[in-house]
Parts: sequence; structure tokens; C-alpha cells
Amino acid sequence: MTPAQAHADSSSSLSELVQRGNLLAQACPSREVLKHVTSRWGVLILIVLEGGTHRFSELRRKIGGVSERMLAQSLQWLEGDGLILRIAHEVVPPHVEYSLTPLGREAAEKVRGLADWIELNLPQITASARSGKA
Amino acid sequence: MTPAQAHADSSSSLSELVQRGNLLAQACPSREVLKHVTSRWGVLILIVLEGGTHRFSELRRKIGGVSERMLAQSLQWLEGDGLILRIAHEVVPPHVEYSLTPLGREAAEKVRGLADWIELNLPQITASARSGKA
DNA sequence: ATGCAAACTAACTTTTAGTAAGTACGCACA
DNA sequence: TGTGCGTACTTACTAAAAGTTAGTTTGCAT
Repeated sequence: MTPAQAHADSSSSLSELVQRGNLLAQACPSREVLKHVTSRWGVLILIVLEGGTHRFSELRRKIGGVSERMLAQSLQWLEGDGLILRIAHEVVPPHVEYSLTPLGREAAEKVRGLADWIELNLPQITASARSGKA
Repeated sequence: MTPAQAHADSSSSLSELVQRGNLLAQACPSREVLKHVTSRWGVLILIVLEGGTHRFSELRRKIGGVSERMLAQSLQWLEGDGLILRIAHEVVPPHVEYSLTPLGREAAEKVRGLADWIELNLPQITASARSGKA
């Protein structure tokens, strides 16, 4: 049983029930989603797709340093969570388009909020790091 | 040279300069900070510390599933980024207190915003996952 | 005819995360 | 006065994840 299924399962045990909606609990199914959304490439994918539909290779070129393997895997995670829509045109060479679902747009906003905050405050963060003072 | 130092270095190359403030660029120093803040345990640490100062073992007990090794490492990352303040009382047995800096409080807000969104929308997310539709 | 481009997947290597155990000392209990 | 627990770590080892390289199929441009 996947964590997602455990959450939706109506026959879950009391201990599972108690853990629900509580990220601090080890068994909380939200942790899986959090993992996908906050993954190194997941964050960047969401941010790029906020700017509109992209093809696989367009994402690859825009996101510096991502490998095809990790891009494909991250896209599959996010698609599985219902945050990304994948439309494949059955042609050769392949043509696949990725875009955000309404749910994905909401997630992307939150993630971009965090990313923007970091970029805005990087000077202060590095200043703390250099002074050795927290 | 660390990414953070590269950012602060006034003698950086043009290519480095162009990459600044751009998370999509492979060399962007923000990626390091993003990595720490969005790390599996970093997220949870920030959220717990928003509720007030905690000792090492208190964090360990509250955050289900974290090992001592990873907790210590994540705290060091966040401390290095100036988001967390560590105060050690030189006694035996050791007594160390962790709290958020003003910068850390801002980061924690953003992170919690994302976490709250996920917990709130988990039912819809799992519904998408089950229907197999994005 | 040669080579490139698309969107992947499979096999292999390297990096990172997780586990188990060790450390120094003090206190409570017996 | 000995046994064991609690504190905040670090170190050595193992498992899991990420990264790298190479292959796939077919059409189009050279």
C-alpha cells in the first residue's frame, strides 16, 4: 500500500488515523508529496511550467544541470500527484507537452514564493554565513 | 570557493555574474540554500522551531523518523545559512538550544505555507493519483 | 548515406541518506 | 558503589538515491 492509498483507505488503523494530516508523524502520507514538490528538480520544474506549457527538451534546456533521467523521473512523480498534465502526441519523433494542472498551479505559487524569498535574501544569507554568526 | 563566496566575490567572471539570481542556472548559489531549506528534515525543523526554542533531543522526539546524524547535519546546514541560532551551555550532560533567527522565521513561514497547502490538499492529490488522471 | 533530434529507458557509478555503535560525564536508584 | 539512563554529538558502515553513459525508434535535413 502506498502512503497515498493509506490516506484514502477507509479501513485504516487507529494509529494511521492519528498520524493523518501531521507532517511530523513518520507515517504521514503528505511526506511523499512534500518530497516530490521540494525535490531538487521538482521545484524548478514547477517554476518553469508556471510560465506555460513546455516540451521535455525545452524543460531540459531551461533547467541548467538536469539530466534526462532525473527530469523524466521528477515529471512522473509530479504527474502522479496530479500537479502536472502530460500530453503525448503519437508521432515520430515523439512530441510530448507538459503543463500545470489547477492543483499544480497552486503548488507552483507556494514553491515560487519560497524560491523568490531565497533569491531576494541571498545577500543576507551569505553575509550570515561569512560572519560565522547566525 | 563555495557558491556563497562566489556570489559575494566582487571579482567574479561575466558568466558567473549572468547566472546570479537565477535559480535555473546551474551555478546559481541560491541552489545550495534551497537544498538546505527544502531538504527532508530541514523543512520539518523550520516548522517545529517556529513554535519556539527547542533542544536537540526535543527536536528528535518531535520529528518522527529523523536520525541523530541527519538532525545534526540539517541543523548545521541551516545554522550555516544564518536561519538557525545555536546556543550551547557548557555543562555535562550537554545542553544546547536551537531557535530561529529573524531570517529563519521568514523562511519558516514560506516553508510552512507550502506544507500547509499540501496537508490541506492531500485528499485532492490522492484523488488525482487514484483516478490516474492528472 | 550520415548525422541529428525527439523522449525516454536500462545499466552502471558516485554521492547522499540512514543505521548502529561509541564518547564523556552526571544523576538516580539500589 | 555499581548499573543504567539521558545528553549532544561523531564515526564507521550499509542502503538508497542521484548522476552518467549509452542505447532505442523513426523522420528530416545535408
